[in-house]
Amino acid sequence: MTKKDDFDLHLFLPYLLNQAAEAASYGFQRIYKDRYGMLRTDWRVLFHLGIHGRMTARDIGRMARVHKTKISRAVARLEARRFLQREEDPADRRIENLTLTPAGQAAYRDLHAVAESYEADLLRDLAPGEAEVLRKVLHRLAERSVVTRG
Amino acid sequence: MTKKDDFDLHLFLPYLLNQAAEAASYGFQRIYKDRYGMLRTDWRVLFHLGIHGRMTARDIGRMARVHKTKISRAVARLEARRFLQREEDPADRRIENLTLTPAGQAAYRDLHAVAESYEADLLRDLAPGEAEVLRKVLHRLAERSVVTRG
DNA sequence: AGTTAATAGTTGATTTTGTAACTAACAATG
DNA sequence: CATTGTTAGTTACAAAATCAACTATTAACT
Repeated sequence: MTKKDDFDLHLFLPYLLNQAAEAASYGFQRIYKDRYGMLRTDWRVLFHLGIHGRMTARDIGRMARVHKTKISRAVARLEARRFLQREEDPADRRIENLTLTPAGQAAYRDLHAVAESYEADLLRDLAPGEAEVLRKVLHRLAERSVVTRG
Repeated sequence: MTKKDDFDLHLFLPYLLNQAAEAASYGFQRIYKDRYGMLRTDWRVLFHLGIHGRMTARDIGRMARVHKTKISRAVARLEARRFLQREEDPADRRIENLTLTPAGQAAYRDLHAVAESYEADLLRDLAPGEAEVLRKVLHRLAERSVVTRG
């Protein structure tokens, strides 16, 4: 295992970002998975509805940058667990307006609280200025490559 | 779609990290996928071997923090494409020493060059100090939660 | 109006991942 | 030196992600 090349993979941004993202998601994932049997897209949909109150699948997909089939299946799972309900839009019958049921709202409130304290815990290791820079830069990266993506 | 709750999902670190990681990986992914038909674990294994020269699956898995079944499958794919070869370890027959074939080395050199310029492109938007802080903080986050993970 | 294009969302087939069980080889202990 | 435990790696099956094709509905154009 002698070093043949001095490229440091652990400094390569896509790799490093992925390691950090995975590590940072892990603890939160365990909670929404163990406590509610949710998948990643599920909690994201739940949060979007919890935050915004009433949305269509299409809008959630655009906001969260998630493909519509993933949204469709997440919505189906959340509906099966009685966490959300669909209402046909009277003006456009292709559209379904989604809202959380009381059970869904309760799950959202619970996970929202978890998210807040989980994040506080993550930030504990960071100097105050670092968190700002981190968020700003991550946001720029996330936005940036969207253009490239189309 | 009225706002009911002022929690900002896009500032929530696991979410934001994931968006940034996905966006930052996308362009590079397209290249190793389109050009070599590789999957994420494939290029990582390729890079580990390209950098370190000779490793076992076990060591790659530990270094890259990837489960052994994923490594096993990536190695099988890379072997099928004649990018790497296995040698049984004379001292311990459970172990297979992996090395890149000339074709594998060529692919590594190509993707390595792509990675360098791709990263330079990613960093173009960042102020010089920001890149340092970013790497440092990401590294800390990546390390940190490993402890939590066990 | 009638045809064509576009949009919202679902479904099905294929690929990839995750989990657990497995084989083969080595190590440690009595 | 036999049994028990560990480790490296593979395989099988289930869960999930991806991609393309599909239905239903609305919008646009002639």
